[in-house]
Amino acid sequence: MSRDWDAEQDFLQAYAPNDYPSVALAVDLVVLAVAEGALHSALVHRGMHPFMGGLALPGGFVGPRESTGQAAYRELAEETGLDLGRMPVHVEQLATYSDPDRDPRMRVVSVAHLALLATDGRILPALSAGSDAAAAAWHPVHQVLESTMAFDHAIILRDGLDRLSGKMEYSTVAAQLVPEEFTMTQLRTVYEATWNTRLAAGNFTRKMMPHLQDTGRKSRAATGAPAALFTATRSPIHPPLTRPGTGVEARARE
Amino acid sequence: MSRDWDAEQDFLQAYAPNDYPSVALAVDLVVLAVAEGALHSALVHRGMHPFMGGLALPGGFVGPRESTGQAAYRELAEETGLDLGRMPVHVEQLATYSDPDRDPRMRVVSVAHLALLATDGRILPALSAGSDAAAAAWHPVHQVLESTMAFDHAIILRDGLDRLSGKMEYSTVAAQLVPEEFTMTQLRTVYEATWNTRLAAGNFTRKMMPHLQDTGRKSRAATGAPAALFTATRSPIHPPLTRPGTGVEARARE
DNA sequence: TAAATAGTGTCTGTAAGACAGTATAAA
DNA sequence: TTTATACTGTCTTACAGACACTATTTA
Repeated sequence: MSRDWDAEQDFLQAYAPNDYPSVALAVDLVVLAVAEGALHSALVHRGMHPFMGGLALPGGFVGPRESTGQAAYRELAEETGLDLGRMPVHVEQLATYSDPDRDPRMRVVSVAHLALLATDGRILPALSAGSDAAAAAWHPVHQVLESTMAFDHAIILRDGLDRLSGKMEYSTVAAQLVPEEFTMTQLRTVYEATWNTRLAAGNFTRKMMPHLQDTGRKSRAATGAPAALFTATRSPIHPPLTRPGTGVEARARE
Repeated sequence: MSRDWDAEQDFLQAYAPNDYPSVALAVDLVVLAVAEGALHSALVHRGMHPFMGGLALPGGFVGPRESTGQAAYRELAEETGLDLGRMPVHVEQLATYSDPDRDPRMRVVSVAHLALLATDGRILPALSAGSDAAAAAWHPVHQVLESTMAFDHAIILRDGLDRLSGKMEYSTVAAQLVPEEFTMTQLRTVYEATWNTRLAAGNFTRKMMPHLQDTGRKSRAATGAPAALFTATRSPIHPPLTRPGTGVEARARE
């Protein structure tokens, strides 16, 4: 057994490329959640150079036997202190950032990931300092994007927001930002927070309804009529929802 | 001057992380072009183990001072022998593949890119062996996807096709697969080849028209009426085109 | 009852899909 | 003239956006 394995290794070794540069591989995380009608991102204040004091995305290096997806999930737990075992979280790859000078210290290629946390729309998940010293804190995305950030993280955050904004048009990914059972208003709030706009409640309900599963249960709100509780389906939204300001009228104004 | 630079380097060195694994960073290319009504991909036959004789995507390692986008462009020239100076080509990042065992020889993380070449719909760009021995050849995508490929390249090719298929719904990216000036029929052929379906010519013209620029010139075809020549604009297609088989009717059939 | 929210009905305009009909060229 | 292609017109159906209206709860 061991002999075969050794032979196999030797064999592959013989065919391995022998001249290639190596790089440090990292993940950066765009962690998003909705509260108070605004989309928030978990960010850390850098405690050392370069960009000391600047805002940065949480992240870290990829382990020798990890995929980037696994590293993203691990770093999410380590850097935010979130108990992911109890919390539904959606993680997907965003893009890879590889400018040789993006980190002034050395060459770091970073695979950015988007992580969506479920909230009830009122309370953000508590963040605590994990294994690293710097604790993450929530910042409103649309405000943060008007300031500067460390490294190329402002670009990554913008790309993450754009990805989410676009994907919400033709999928039910927004349901990853509310509890498993949610009301139409909770879901609409996610759209409004992400797109930074207002949507007509009645029409939103009608367009979204066919893509959701009605649980038959009702929510008990503080006031107003009780709202139906839905769960998401994987049904693609065809034709997509239209983001105000991107339609024909907007083009005509140009 | 040199003193300052040295001091800066020492300073950054002091703050550099010191414990991280390094990986070999590569690019893989999904090179697409349309001819004879079918979408084709440039693929190489592997000349050595592992996966000897198998079909693989062209690709190679990223240089020490290159971004992945630059490496993709360079490898595209080297592996296909295409004269990119004379040929418009659209390159965009697809996704990063990082399974630790995706290459049995060693750890290679690959950033896949999508490259779209302009054709007149009849003749595929000639491929020649570049610096590497193995020459690339064109293969029909929808057929190749039913066979097996080396490494995880079948997955990458499928992801590339899905990306293009989706993006064509809401953008004029399909125009990257035809000459700068093109007829409505040429563009429609790109959609039909990619989506592997047929589209009604009249309706296609009406829906696409607002997103194209009419040059005023006409094509001289072998037969039939002369067709208007268009150039693309960057106008997003809102609401998007609908791919047959993904609409409401298709969902109702489930 | 008043206030607040949930959800439905209705109207209008736009556009998609189907397809017939017309125009323009080459053989 | 035949054939092939390019384009336009028309009809029907569907649905988005706007918004009024009803229903259901708490204070």
